[in-house]
Amino acid sequence: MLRVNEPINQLLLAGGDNFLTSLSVDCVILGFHEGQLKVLLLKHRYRDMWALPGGFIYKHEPTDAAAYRVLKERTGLDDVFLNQFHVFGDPGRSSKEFHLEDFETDGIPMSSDHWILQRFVTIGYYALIEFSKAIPAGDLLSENCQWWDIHELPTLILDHHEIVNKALVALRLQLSHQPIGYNLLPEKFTMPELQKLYETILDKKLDRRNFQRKLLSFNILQRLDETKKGVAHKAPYYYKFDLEKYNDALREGLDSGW
Amino acid sequence: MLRVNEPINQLLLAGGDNFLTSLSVDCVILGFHEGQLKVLLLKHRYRDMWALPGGFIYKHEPTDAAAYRVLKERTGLDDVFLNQFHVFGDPGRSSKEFHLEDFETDGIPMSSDHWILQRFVTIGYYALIEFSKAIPAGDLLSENCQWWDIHELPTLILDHHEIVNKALVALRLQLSHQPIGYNLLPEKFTMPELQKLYETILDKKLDRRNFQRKLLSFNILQRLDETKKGVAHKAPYYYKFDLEKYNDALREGLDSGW
DNA sequence: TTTTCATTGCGTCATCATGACACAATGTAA
DNA sequence: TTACATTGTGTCATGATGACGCAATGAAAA
Repeated sequence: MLRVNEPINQLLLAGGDNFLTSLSVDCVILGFHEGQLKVLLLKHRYRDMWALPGGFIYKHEPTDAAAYRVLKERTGLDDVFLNQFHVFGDPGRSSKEFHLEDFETDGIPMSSDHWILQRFVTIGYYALIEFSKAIPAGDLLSENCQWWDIHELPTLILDHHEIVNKALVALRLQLSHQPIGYNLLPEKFTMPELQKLYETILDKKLDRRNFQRKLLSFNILQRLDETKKGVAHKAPYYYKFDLEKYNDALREGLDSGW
Repeated sequence: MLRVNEPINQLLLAGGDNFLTSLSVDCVILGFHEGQLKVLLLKHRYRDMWALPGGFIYKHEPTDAAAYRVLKERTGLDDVFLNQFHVFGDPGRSSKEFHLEDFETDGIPMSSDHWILQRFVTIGYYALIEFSKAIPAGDLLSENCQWWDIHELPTLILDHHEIVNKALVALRLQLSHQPIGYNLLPEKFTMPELQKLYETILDKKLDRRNFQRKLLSFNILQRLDETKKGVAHKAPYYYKFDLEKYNDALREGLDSGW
Protein backbone atom coordinates (compact mmCIF):
# COMPACT_ATOMS: atom_id res chain seq x y z
CA MET A 1 0.00 0.00 0.00
CA LEU A 2 2.96 2.27 0.47
CA ARG A 3 3.53 2.30 -3.24
CA VAL A 4 0.24 4.02 -3.66
CA ASN A 5 0.05 6.10 -0.53
CA GLU A 6 3.26 7.98 -0.89
CA PRO A 7 2.46 9.61 -4.25
CA ILE A 8 -1.13 10.18 -3.19
CA ASN A 9 0.00 12.04 -0.14
CA GLN A 10 2.22 14.25 -2.21
CA LEU A 11 -0.64 14.99 -4.53
CA LEU A 12 -2.95 15.84 -1.67
CA LEU A 13 -0.53 18.11 0.12
CA ALA A 14 0.90 20.05 -2.76
CA GLY A 15 -1.98 19.75 -5.18
CA GLY A 16 -4.06 22.65 -3.90
CA ASP A 17 -1.24 25.03 -4.65
CA ASN A 18 -0.33 23.63 -8.03
CA PHE A 19 -3.65 22.86 -9.64
CA LEU A 20 -6.83 24.67 -10.48
CA THR A 21 -9.14 23.52 -7.74
CA SER A 22 -12.45 22.92 -9.46
CA LEU A 23 -11.57 21.93 -12.97
CA SER A 24 -10.26 18.70 -14.44
CA VAL A 25 -9.89 16.94 -17.78
CA ASP A 26 -11.02 13.46 -18.70
CA CYS A 27 -9.95 11.68 -21.85
CA VAL A 28 -11.85 9.17 -23.91
CA ILE A 29 -8.92 7.55 -25.65
CA LEU A 30 -10.06 5.57 -28.66
CA GLY A 31 -8.25 2.98 -30.68
CA PHE A 32 -9.33 0.56 -33.37
CA HIS A 33 -8.30 -3.06 -33.19
CA GLU A 34 -9.60 -6.24 -34.77
CA GLY A 35 -12.57 -4.46 -36.21
CA GLN A 36 -13.67 -2.94 -32.93
CA LEU A 37 -13.48 0.48 -31.30
CA LYS A 38 -11.59 0.32 -28.03
CA VAL A 39 -11.43 2.68 -25.05
CA LEU A 40 -8.52 2.92 -22.70
CA LEU A 41 -9.60 2.60 -19.06
CA LEU A 42 -7.92 2.59 -15.67
CA LYS A 43 -8.81 0.14 -12.94
CA HIS A 44 -9.93 1.71 -9.68
CA ARG A 45 -7.44 0.82 -6.96
CA TYR A 46 -10.00 -0.92 -4.74
CA ARG A 47 -13.35 -1.04 -6.35
CA ASP A 48 -14.43 -3.32 -9.12
CA MET A 49 -14.81 -0.30 -11.34
CA TRP A 50 -12.92 1.45 -14.07
CA ALA A 51 -12.28 5.09 -14.89
CA LEU A 52 -11.36 7.33 -17.79
CA PRO A 53 -7.82 8.64 -17.67
CA GLY A 54 -8.03 12.13 -16.31
CA GLY A 55 -6.12 14.71 -14.44
CA PHE A 56 -5.90 18.11 -12.91
CA ILE A 57 -4.79 21.29 -14.62
CA TYR A 58 -1.72 23.18 -13.48
CA LYS A 59 -2.44 26.77 -12.59
CA HIS A 60 -0.67 28.11 -15.64
CA GLU A 61 -1.31 25.26 -18.01
CA PRO A 62 -3.64 25.44 -21.03
CA THR A 63 -6.49 23.00 -20.60
CA ASP A 64 -5.59 21.35 -23.88
CA ALA A 65 -2.05 20.84 -22.64
CA ALA A 66 -3.38 19.10 -19.54
CA ALA A 67 -5.29 16.68 -21.73
CA TYR A 68 -2.19 16.07 -23.86
CA ARG A 69 -0.22 15.43 -20.71
CA VAL A 70 -2.71 12.83 -19.51
CA LEU A 71 -2.64 11.20 -22.89
CA LYS A 72 1.13 11.06 -23.03
CA GLU A 73 1.29 9.54 -19.57
CA ARG A 74 -1.23 6.81 -20.34
CA THR A 75 -0.19 5.89 -23.86
CA GLY A 76 3.35 7.12 -24.31
CA LEU A 77 2.15 8.91 -27.42
CA ASP A 78 3.02 12.47 -28.28
CA ASP A 79 1.51 13.61 -31.44
CA VAL A 80 -2.09 12.61 -31.16
CA PHE A 81 -5.41 13.85 -32.38
CA LEU A 82 -7.26 15.33 -29.44
CA ASN A 83 -10.55 17.11 -29.39
CA GLN A 84 -12.45 18.80 -26.64
CA PHE A 85 -16.10 17.80 -26.95
CA HIS A 86 -18.13 18.65 -23.87
CA VAL A 87 -18.02 20.09 -20.38
CA PHE A 88 -19.62 18.11 -17.60
CA GLY A 89 -20.62 20.72 -15.08
CA ASP A 90 -23.30 19.30 -12.83
CA PRO A 91 -22.48 19.66 -9.13
CA GLY A 92 -23.80 16.14 -8.58
CA ARG A 93 -21.45 14.49 -11.05
CA SER A 94 -18.66 13.94 -8.52
CA SER A 95 -19.41 12.51 -5.15
CA LYS A 96 -17.60 13.56 -2.01
CA GLU A 97 -18.68 10.38 -0.24
CA PHE A 98 -17.26 8.22 -2.98
CA HIS A 99 -13.79 9.69 -2.67
CA LEU A 100 -13.88 9.92 1.11
CA GLU A 101 -14.57 6.21 1.28
CA ASP A 102 -11.60 5.55 -0.98
CA PHE A 103 -9.21 7.58 1.13
CA GLU A 104 -10.48 5.86 4.26
CA THR A 105 -9.66 2.52 2.67
CA ASP A 106 -6.27 3.96 1.77
CA GLY A 107 -5.84 4.79 5.42
CA ILE A 108 -5.28 8.40 4.52
CA PRO A 109 -6.92 10.88 6.87
CA MET A 110 -8.80 13.52 4.95
CA SER A 111 -10.69 16.56 6.13
CA SER A 112 -14.03 16.80 4.44
CA ASP A 113 -13.31 20.25 3.02
CA HIS A 114 -10.14 19.16 1.27
CA TRP A 115 -9.92 20.58 -2.24
CA ILE A 116 -9.83 17.18 -3.86
CA LEU A 117 -13.24 16.32 -2.44
CA GLN A 118 -14.95 19.43 -3.69
CA ARG A 119 -17.11 19.67 -6.73
CA PHE A 120 -15.23 19.28 -10.01
CA VAL A 121 -16.22 20.44 -13.43
CA THR A 122 -14.51 18.31 -16.04
CA ILE A 123 -13.71 18.97 -19.66
CA GLY A 124 -14.21 15.91 -21.83
CA TYR A 125 -11.69 15.22 -24.60
CA TYR A 126 -11.61 12.41 -27.05
CA ALA A 127 -8.39 11.19 -28.57
CA LEU A 128 -7.93 9.06 -31.65
CA ILE A 129 -4.80 6.99 -31.68
CA GLU A 130 -3.28 4.20 -33.62
CA PHE A 131 -3.96 1.21 -31.45
CA SER A 132 -0.69 -0.59 -32.06
CA LYS A 133 1.47 2.39 -31.16
CA ALA A 134 0.07 2.94 -27.69
CA ILE A 135 1.71 1.44 -24.62
CA PRO A 136 -0.95 1.58 -21.90
CA ALA A 137 0.50 2.55 -18.53
CA GLY A 138 -1.19 2.87 -15.14
CA ASP A 139 -0.96 5.90 -12.93
CA LEU A 140 -0.47 6.60 -9.24
CA LEU A 141 -3.86 5.35 -8.35
CA SER A 142 -4.08 2.39 -10.63
CA GLU A 143 -1.62 -0.23 -11.74
CA ASN A 144 -3.99 -1.52 -14.37
CA CYS A 145 -4.61 0.26 -17.63
CA GLN A 146 -6.15 -1.54 -20.55
CA TRP A 147 -8.29 -1.41 -23.63
CA TRP A 148 -11.99 -2.23 -23.53
CA ASP A 149 -14.31 -2.88 -26.37
CA ILE A 150 -16.63 0.09 -26.69
CA HIS A 151 -19.64 -2.22 -26.71
CA GLU A 152 -18.58 -4.24 -23.67
CA LEU A 153 -17.56 -1.70 -21.09
CA PRO A 154 -17.16 -2.64 -17.43
CA THR A 155 -18.79 -0.60 -14.67
CA LEU A 156 -17.35 2.91 -14.67
CA ILE A 157 -17.04 5.33 -11.79
CA LEU A 158 -19.23 8.41 -11.40
CA ASP A 159 -20.54 9.78 -14.69
CA HIS A 160 -17.80 8.31 -16.85
CA HIS A 161 -20.24 6.18 -18.76
CA GLU A 162 -22.10 9.31 -19.82
CA ILE A 163 -18.81 10.89 -20.85
CA VAL A 164 -17.98 7.96 -23.12
CA ASN A 165 -21.42 8.08 -24.70
CA LYS A 166 -21.22 11.81 -25.34
CA ALA A 167 -17.81 11.31 -26.91
CA LEU A 168 -19.23 8.77 -29.33
CA VAL A 169 -22.09 11.05 -30.30
CA ALA A 170 -19.64 13.89 -30.89
CA LEU A 171 -17.41 11.61 -32.92
CA ARG A 172 -20.32 10.59 -35.11
CA LEU A 173 -21.32 14.19 -35.76
CA GLN A 174 -17.79 15.16 -36.65
CA LEU A 175 -17.09 12.13 -38.78
CA SER A 176 -17.24 14.16 -41.98
CA HIS A 177 -15.17 17.02 -40.64
CA GLN A 178 -12.32 15.33 -38.80
CA PRO A 179 -9.53 13.07 -40.06
CA ILE A 180 -10.93 10.17 -38.10
CA GLY A 181 -9.77 7.42 -40.38
CA TYR A 182 -6.30 8.85 -40.60
CA ASN A 183 -5.82 8.84 -36.85
CA LEU A 184 -7.38 5.52 -35.98
CA LEU A 185 -5.91 3.37 -38.72
CA PRO A 186 -2.32 2.44 -39.43
CA GLU A 187 -0.66 4.11 -42.38
CA LYS A 188 -1.56 1.27 -44.71
CA PHE A 189 -5.02 -0.22 -44.45
CA THR A 190 -7.50 -2.10 -46.59
CA MET A 191 -10.90 -0.96 -47.73
CA PRO A 192 -12.73 -3.51 -45.56
CA GLU A 193 -10.83 -2.21 -42.54
CA LEU A 194 -11.80 1.36 -43.31
CA GLN A 195 -15.38 0.29 -43.81
CA LYS A 196 -15.45 -1.58 -40.53
CA LEU A 197 -14.24 1.56 -38.79
CA TYR A 198 -17.06 3.63 -40.24
CA GLU A 199 -19.56 0.94 -39.41
CA THR A 200 -18.38 0.75 -35.85
CA ILE A 201 -18.52 4.47 -35.28
CA LEU A 202 -21.87 4.86 -36.99
CA ASP A 203 -23.17 1.62 -35.49
CA LYS A 204 -24.66 0.75 -38.84
CA LYS A 205 -24.01 -1.73 -41.62
CA LEU A 206 -22.89 -0.24 -44.92
CA ASP A 207 -22.93 -1.76 -48.37
CA ARG A 208 -19.42 -2.83 -49.27
CA ARG A 209 -19.55 -1.73 -52.89
CA ASN A 210 -21.28 1.58 -52.33
CA PHE A 211 -18.93 2.41 -49.49
CA GLN A 212 -15.92 1.87 -51.70
CA ARG A 213 -17.39 3.96 -54.49
CA LYS A 214 -18.20 6.82 -52.14
CA LEU A 215 -14.84 6.95 -50.43
CA LEU A 216 -12.94 6.74 -53.68
CA SER A 217 -15.05 9.57 -55.07
CA PHE A 218 -13.71 11.85 -52.32
CA ASN A 219 -10.27 11.48 -53.89
CA ILE A 220 -8.55 11.28 -50.55
CA LEU A 221 -7.26 7.75 -50.87
CA GLN A 222 -4.29 6.42 -52.71
CA ARG A 223 -4.26 2.79 -53.68
CA LEU A 224 -0.94 1.03 -53.29
CA ASP A 225 0.30 -1.70 -55.58
CA GLU A 226 0.59 -3.95 -52.58
CA THR A 227 -2.10 -6.37 -51.45
CA LYS A 228 -2.59 -7.78 -48.00
CA LYS A 229 -0.62 -10.99 -47.54
CA GLY A 230 -1.43 -14.18 -45.69
CA VAL A 231 -5.13 -13.62 -45.79
CA ALA A 232 -7.72 -16.22 -46.68
CA HIS A 233 -9.64 -15.64 -49.90
CA LYS A 234 -8.97 -12.79 -52.25
CA ALA A 235 -6.39 -10.36 -50.99
CA PRO A 236 -7.56 -6.75 -50.70
CA TYR A 237 -5.40 -3.84 -51.81
CA TYR A 238 -3.72 -1.59 -49.33
CA TYR A 239 -4.64 2.10 -49.33
CA LYS A 240 -3.21 5.11 -47.65
CA PHE A 241 -4.56 8.60 -47.15
CA ASP A 242 -3.47 11.39 -49.43
CA LEU A 243 -3.08 13.70 -46.48
CA GLU A 244 -3.05 16.91 -48.43
CA LYS A 245 -6.24 16.16 -50.31
CA TYR A 246 -7.76 14.73 -47.14
CA ASN A 247 -7.23 17.94 -45.22
CA ASP A 248 -8.48 20.04 -48.09
CA ALA A 249 -11.63 17.96 -48.26
CA LEU A 250 -12.25 18.07 -44.53
CA ARG A 251 -12.25 21.83 -44.53
CA GLU A 252 -15.43 21.68 -46.57
CA GLY A 253 -16.66 18.52 -44.90
CA LEU A 254 -16.62 15.23 -46.74
CA ASP A 255 -20.37 15.17 -46.94
CA SER A 256 -21.41 18.70 -47.56
CA GLY A 257 -25.16 18.81 -47.27
CA TRP A 258 -25.61 22.51 -48.01
CA MET B 1 -19.16 56.28 -9.87
CA LEU B 2 -20.75 55.11 -6.66
CA ARG B 3 -23.45 53.40 -8.64
CA VAL B 4 -20.87 51.12 -10.08
CA ASN B 5 -18.45 50.84 -7.20
CA GLU B 6 -20.81 49.67 -4.54
CA PRO B 7 -21.94 46.48 -6.29
CA ILE B 8 -18.42 45.85 -7.56
CA ASN B 9 -17.10 45.99 -4.05
CA GLN B 10 -19.65 43.50 -2.88
CA LEU B 11 -18.72 41.18 -5.71
CA LEU B 12 -15.05 41.46 -4.93
CA LEU B 13 -15.41 40.86 -1.22
CA ALA B 14 -17.92 38.05 -1.17
CA GLY B 15 -17.21 36.56 -4.57
CA GLY B 16 -14.32 34.36 -3.61
CA ASP B 17 -16.50 32.46 -1.19
CA ASN B 18 -19.53 32.17 -3.42
CA PHE B 19 -18.10 31.42 -6.82
CA LEU B 20 -15.84 28.89 -8.39
CA THR B 21 -12.59 30.80 -8.66
CA SER B 22 -11.20 29.83 -12.02
CA LEU B 23 -14.18 29.10 -14.18
CA SER B 24 -16.69 31.37 -15.88
CA VAL B 25 -19.33 31.27 -18.59
CA ASP B 26 -19.65 33.59 -21.58
CA CYS B 27 -22.73 33.75 -23.78
CA VAL B 28 -22.95 34.52 -27.47
CA ILE B 29 -26.58 35.60 -27.56
CA LEU B 30 -27.88 35.57 -31.10
CA GLY B 31 -30.99 37.13 -32.55
CA PHE B 32 -32.23 37.66 -36.08
CA HIS B 33 -33.57 41.02 -37.17
CA GLU B 34 -34.08 42.70 -40.51
CA GLY B 35 -32.34 39.89 -42.30
CA GLN B 36 -29.23 40.03 -40.16
CA LEU B 37 -27.79 37.97 -37.35
CA LYS B 38 -27.28 40.07 -34.25
CA VAL B 39 -25.16 39.54 -31.13
CA LEU B 40 -25.95 41.06 -27.76
CA LEU B 41 -22.97 42.91 -26.32
CA LEU B 42 -22.20 44.92 -23.19
CA LYS B 43 -20.29 48.17 -23.27
CA HIS B 44 -17.17 48.22 -21.14
CA ARG B 45 -17.59 50.79 -18.39
CA TYR B 46 -14.58 52.88 -19.41
CA ARG B 47 -12.99 51.57 -22.50
CA ASP B 48 -14.25 51.93 -26.01
CA MET B 49 -14.77 48.20 -26.12
CA TRP B 50 -17.57 45.72 -25.80
CA ALA B 51 -17.90 42.35 -24.13
CA LEU B 52 -19.96 39.20 -24.26
CA PRO B 53 -22.39 38.79 -21.39
CA GLY B 54 -20.74 36.45 -18.95
CA GLY B 55 -20.61 35.55 -15.33
CA PHE B 56 -19.23 33.43 -12.57
CA ILE B 57 -20.54 30.09 -11.39
CA TYR B 58 -21.86 29.60 -7.88
CA LYS B 59 -20.11 26.86 -5.99
CA HIS B 60 -23.08 24.55 -6.14
CA GLU B 61 -24.56 25.69 -9.43
CA PRO B 62 -24.56 23.62 -12.62
CA THR B 63 -22.55 25.37 -15.29
CA ASP B 64 -25.55 25.34 -17.62
CA ALA B 65 -27.62 27.05 -14.93
CA ALA B 66 -25.04 29.79 -14.68
CA ALA B 67 -25.34 30.43 -18.39
CA TYR B 68 -29.13 30.49 -18.15
CA ARG B 69 -28.86 32.94 -15.29
CA VAL B 70 -26.67 35.29 -17.33
CA LEU B 71 -29.08 35.03 -20.22
CA LYS B 72 -32.09 35.77 -18.08
CA GLU B 73 -30.40 38.80 -16.58
CA ARG B 74 -29.43 40.28 -19.93
CA THR B 75 -32.53 39.53 -21.95
CA GLY B 76 -35.32 38.90 -19.47
CA LEU B 77 -35.96 35.63 -21.26
CA ASP B 78 -36.50 32.35 -19.50
CA ASP B 79 -37.06 29.53 -21.82
CA VAL B 80 -34.29 29.85 -24.32
CA PHE B 81 -32.24 27.60 -26.50
CA LEU B 82 -28.76 27.44 -25.06
CA ASN B 83 -25.85 25.32 -26.15
CA GLN B 84 -22.41 24.87 -24.76
CA PHE B 85 -19.97 24.90 -27.67
CA HIS B 86 -16.36 25.32 -26.54
CA VAL B 87 -14.05 25.82 -23.60
CA PHE B 88 -11.49 28.58 -23.82
CA GLY B 89 -8.71 27.43 -21.58
CA ASP B 90 -5.54 29.24 -22.50
CA PRO B 91 -3.85 30.91 -19.55
CA GLY B 92 -3.15 33.92 -21.73
CA ARG B 93 -6.77 34.54 -22.64
CA SER B 94 -7.48 36.78 -19.66
CA SER B 95 -5.10 39.52 -18.73
CA LYS B 96 -4.39 40.50 -15.16
CA GLU B 97 -3.05 43.87 -16.30
CA PHE B 98 -6.23 44.63 -18.21
CA HIS B 99 -8.44 44.18 -15.17
CA LEU B 100 -6.03 45.83 -12.78
CA GLU B 101 -6.09 48.93 -14.94
CA ASP B 102 -9.87 48.95 -14.84
CA PHE B 103 -10.05 48.71 -11.09
CA GLU B 104 -7.49 51.47 -10.76
CA THR B 105 -9.70 53.67 -12.89
CA ASP B 106 -12.61 52.65 -10.68
CA GLY B 107 -10.58 53.82 -7.75
CA ILE B 108 -10.87 50.41 -6.18
CA PRO B 109 -7.71 49.15 -4.51
CA MET B 110 -6.94 45.61 -5.52
CA SER B 111 -4.23 43.25 -4.45
CA SER B 112 -2.62 41.57 -7.42
CA ASP B 113 -3.41 38.09 -6.13
CA HIS B 114 -7.13 38.76 -5.83
CA TRP B 115 -9.19 35.84 -7.16
CA ILE B 116 -10.86 37.95 -9.81
CA LEU B 117 -7.52 38.75 -11.41
CA GLN B 118 -6.40 35.17 -11.69
CA ARG B 119 -6.54 33.08 -14.77
CA PHE B 120 -10.05 32.14 -15.85
CA VAL B 121 -11.15 29.28 -18.02
CA THR B 122 -14.45 30.13 -19.65
CA ILE B 123 -17.15 27.93 -21.09
CA GLY B 124 -18.65 29.38 -24.27
CA TYR B 125 -22.40 29.07 -24.79
CA TYR B 126 -24.47 30.27 -27.67
CA ALA B 127 -28.11 31.16 -27.25
CA LEU B 128 -30.72 31.55 -29.94
CA ILE B 129 -33.53 33.88 -29.08
CA GLU B 130 -36.41 35.58 -30.75
CA PHE B 131 -35.12 39.06 -31.30
CA SER B 132 -38.33 40.92 -30.58
CA LYS B 133 -38.90 39.24 -27.22
CA ALA B 134 -35.61 40.21 -25.63
CA ILE B 135 -35.27 43.28 -23.47
CA PRO B 136 -31.55 43.99 -23.32
CA ALA B 137 -30.42 45.09 -19.88
CA GLY B 138 -27.01 46.19 -18.65
CA ASP B 139 -25.27 44.74 -15.63
CA LEU B 140 -23.29 46.04 -12.70
CA LEU B 141 -20.35 46.91 -14.82
CA SER B 142 -22.12 48.26 -17.83
CA GLU B 143 -25.17 50.39 -18.32
CA ASN B 144 -25.18 49.78 -22.03
CA CYS B 145 -26.36 46.55 -23.56
CA GLN B 146 -27.28 46.36 -27.20
CA TRP B 147 -27.47 44.32 -30.36
CA TRP B 148 -24.70 44.39 -32.94
CA ASP B 149 -24.75 43.09 -36.44
CA ILE B 150 -22.61 39.98 -36.59
CA HIS B 151 -20.73 41.37 -39.57
CA GLU B 152 -20.07 44.77 -38.04
CA LEU B 153 -18.82 44.08 -34.56
CA PRO B 154 -17.07 46.76 -32.50
CA THR B 155 -13.77 46.07 -30.76
CA LEU B 156 -14.24 43.37 -28.16
CA ILE B 157 -12.28 42.78 -24.96
CA LEU B 158 -9.79 39.96 -24.51
CA ASP B 159 -10.54 36.91 -26.67
CA HIS B 160 -14.24 37.63 -27.09
CA HIS B 161 -13.90 38.02 -30.81
CA GLU B 162 -12.53 34.51 -31.06
CA ILE B 163 -15.41 33.26 -28.93
CA VAL B 164 -17.97 34.81 -31.29
CA ASN B 165 -16.25 33.27 -34.29
CA LYS B 166 -16.10 29.83 -32.72
CA ALA B 167 -19.78 30.11 -31.89
CA LEU B 168 -20.62 30.80 -35.51
CA VAL B 169 -18.59 27.86 -36.72
CA ALA B 170 -20.32 25.62 -34.20
CA LEU B 171 -23.70 26.97 -35.23
CA ARG B 172 -22.96 26.20 -38.87
CA LEU B 173 -21.93 22.65 -38.10
CA GLN B 174 -25.01 22.05 -36.01
CA LEU B 175 -27.41 23.69 -38.41
CA SER B 176 -28.89 20.38 -39.47
CA HIS B 177 -29.13 19.00 -35.96
CA GLN B 178 -30.53 21.87 -33.94
CA PRO B 179 -33.85 23.71 -34.14
CA ILE B 180 -32.12 26.85 -35.21
CA GLY B 181 -34.91 28.28 -37.30
CA TYR B 182 -37.46 27.63 -34.62
CA ASN B 183 -35.55 29.56 -32.01
CA LEU B 184 -34.43 32.52 -34.06
CA LEU B 185 -37.61 33.28 -35.96
CA PRO B 186 -40.99 34.42 -34.70
CA GLU B 187 -43.77 31.87 -34.69
CA LYS B 188 -44.99 32.95 -38.10
CA PHE B 189 -42.44 33.67 -40.78
CA THR B 190 -42.15 33.72 -44.55
CA MET B 191 -40.00 31.53 -46.73
CA PRO B 192 -37.73 34.41 -47.77
CA GLU B 193 -37.15 35.18 -44.10
CA LEU B 194 -36.21 31.60 -43.37
CA GLN B 195 -33.94 31.56 -46.39
CA LYS B 196 -32.22 34.76 -45.33
CA LEU B 197 -31.55 33.18 -41.95
CA TYR B 198 -29.87 30.18 -43.52
CA GLU B 199 -27.92 32.40 -45.87
CA THR B 200 -26.70 34.55 -43.03
CA ILE B 201 -25.59 31.63 -40.91
CA LEU B 202 -23.96 29.83 -43.81
CA ASP B 203 -22.63 33.06 -45.27
CA LYS B 204 -23.66 31.87 -48.70
CA LYS B 205 -26.31 32.71 -51.28
CA LEU B 206 -28.90 30.03 -51.89
CA ASP B 207 -31.25 29.59 -54.81
CA ARG B 208 -34.70 30.72 -53.76
CA ARG B 209 -36.59 27.93 -55.55
CA ASN B 210 -34.30 25.09 -54.60
CA PHE B 211 -34.25 26.25 -51.02
CA GLN B 212 -38.03 26.21 -50.84
CA ARG B 213 -38.21 22.77 -52.39
CA LYS B 214 -35.63 21.35 -50.01
CA LEU B 215 -37.17 22.73 -46.85
CA LEU B 216 -40.64 21.68 -47.82
CA SER B 217 -39.34 18.19 -48.53
CA PHE B 218 -38.32 17.89 -44.89
CA ASN B 219 -41.97 18.07 -43.95
CA ILE B 220 -41.33 20.22 -40.95
CA LEU B 221 -43.16 23.32 -42.12
CA GLN B 222 -46.82 24.09 -42.12
CA ARG B 223 -48.08 26.69 -44.54
CA LEU B 224 -50.72 29.02 -43.16
CA ASP B 225 -53.56 30.44 -45.20
CA GLU B 226 -52.34 33.87 -44.33
CA THR B 227 -50.04 35.97 -46.48
CA LYS B 228 -47.80 38.78 -45.36
CA LYS B 229 -49.63 42.12 -45.53
CA GLY B 230 -48.45 45.58 -46.46
CA VAL B 231 -45.55 44.32 -48.51
CA ALA B 232 -44.56 45.56 -51.92
CA HIS B 233 -44.93 43.08 -54.75
CA LYS B 234 -46.35 39.63 -54.37
CA ALA B 235 -47.17 38.72 -50.81
CA PRO B 236 -45.44 35.58 -49.49
CA TYR B 237 -47.26 33.02 -47.40
CA TYR B 238 -46.63 32.66 -43.71
CA TYR B 239 -45.28 29.38 -42.41
CA LYS B 240 -44.83 27.93 -38.97
CA PHE B 241 -42.85 24.95 -37.75
CA ASP B 242 -44.57 21.66 -37.10
CA LEU B 243 -42.65 21.24 -33.89
CA GLU B 244 -43.28 17.55 -33.47
CA LYS B 245 -42.10 16.64 -36.95
CA TYR B 246 -39.26 19.14 -36.63
CA ASN B 247 -37.91 17.46 -33.50
CA ASP B 248 -38.30 14.02 -35.00
CA ALA B 249 -36.37 15.10 -38.07
CA LEU B 250 -33.58 16.74 -36.06
CA ARG B 251 -32.90 13.54 -34.19
CA GLU B 252 -31.71 12.06 -37.47
CA GLY B 253 -30.32 15.32 -38.75
CA LEU B 254 -32.06 17.23 -41.50
CA ASP B 255 -29.31 16.47 -43.92
CA SER B 256 -28.26 12.95 -43.25
CA GLY B 257 -25.16 12.33 -45.32
CA TRP B 258 -24.59 8.76 -44.18
C1' DT C 1 -3.17 -31.68 -56.87
C1' DT C 2 -7.80 -30.30 -57.40
C1' DT C 3 -11.87 -28.30 -55.62
C1' DT C 4 -14.39 -25.31 -52.67
C1' DC C 5 -15.92 -20.92 -51.31
C1' DA C 6 -15.70 -16.63 -48.71
C1' DT C 7 -14.13 -12.39 -50.08
C1' DT C 8 -12.73 -8.72 -53.26
C1' DG C 9 -12.83 -5.59 -57.51
C1' DC C 10 -15.61 -3.72 -60.83
C1' DG C 11 -19.93 -2.78 -62.99
C1' DT C 12 -25.23 -2.05 -63.88
C1' DC C 13 -29.67 0.00 -63.17
C1' DA C 14 -33.57 2.45 -61.23
C1' DT C 15 -34.50 6.10 -58.17
C1' DC C 16 -33.85 10.26 -55.82
C1' DA C 17 -31.60 14.70 -54.77
C1' DT C 18 -29.54 18.71 -56.66
C1' DG C 19 -28.41 22.89 -59.36
C1' DA C 20 -29.84 25.92 -62.99
C1' DC C 21 -33.37 28.18 -64.97
C1' DA C 22 -38.35 29.35 -67.20
C1' DC C 23 -42.82 31.42 -66.60
C1' DA C 24 -47.05 32.99 -64.85
C1' DA C 25 -49.30 35.26 -60.83
C1' DT C 26 -49.42 38.96 -57.45
C1' DG C 27 -49.94 43.56 -55.74
C1' DT C 28 -47.71 47.93 -54.50
C1' DA C 29 -45.82 52.00 -56.50
C1' DA C 30 -45.14 54.83 -60.40
C1' DT D 1 -53.55 51.88 -65.87
C1' DT D 2 -48.95 50.21 -66.19
C1' DA D 3 -44.43 48.84 -64.62
C1' DC D 4 -41.82 45.64 -62.14
C1' DA D 5 -39.77 43.37 -58.23
C1' DT D 6 -41.01 39.40 -55.90
C1' DT D 7 -43.34 34.98 -55.17
C1' DG D 8 -45.35 30.15 -56.35
C1' DT D 9 -44.78 26.40 -59.24
C1' DG D 10 -42.63 23.58 -62.58
C1' DT D 11 -39.01 21.54 -65.90
C1' DC D 12 -34.75 19.40 -67.18
C1' DA D 13 -30.09 17.63 -67.16
C1' DT D 14 -26.78 15.86 -64.06
C1' DG D 15 -24.97 13.51 -60.30
C1' DA D 16 -25.39 10.81 -56.05
C1' DT D 17 -27.39 6.85 -53.86
C1' DG D 18 -29.15 2.20 -52.76
C1' DA D 19 -29.66 -2.47 -54.33
C1' DC D 20 -27.64 -6.00 -56.58
C1' DG D 21 -24.83 -9.14 -60.38
C1' DC D 22 -20.66 -11.42 -61.68
C1' DA D 23 -16.07 -12.80 -62.47
C1' DA D 24 -11.43 -13.06 -60.22
C1' DT D 25 -8.62 -14.44 -56.32
C1' DG D 26 -6.20 -17.55 -53.31
C1' DA D 27 -6.02 -20.00 -48.85
C1' DA D 28 -8.19 -24.00 -46.99
C1' DA D 29 -10.44 -28.31 -47.57
C1' DA D 30 -10.81 -32.52 -50.09
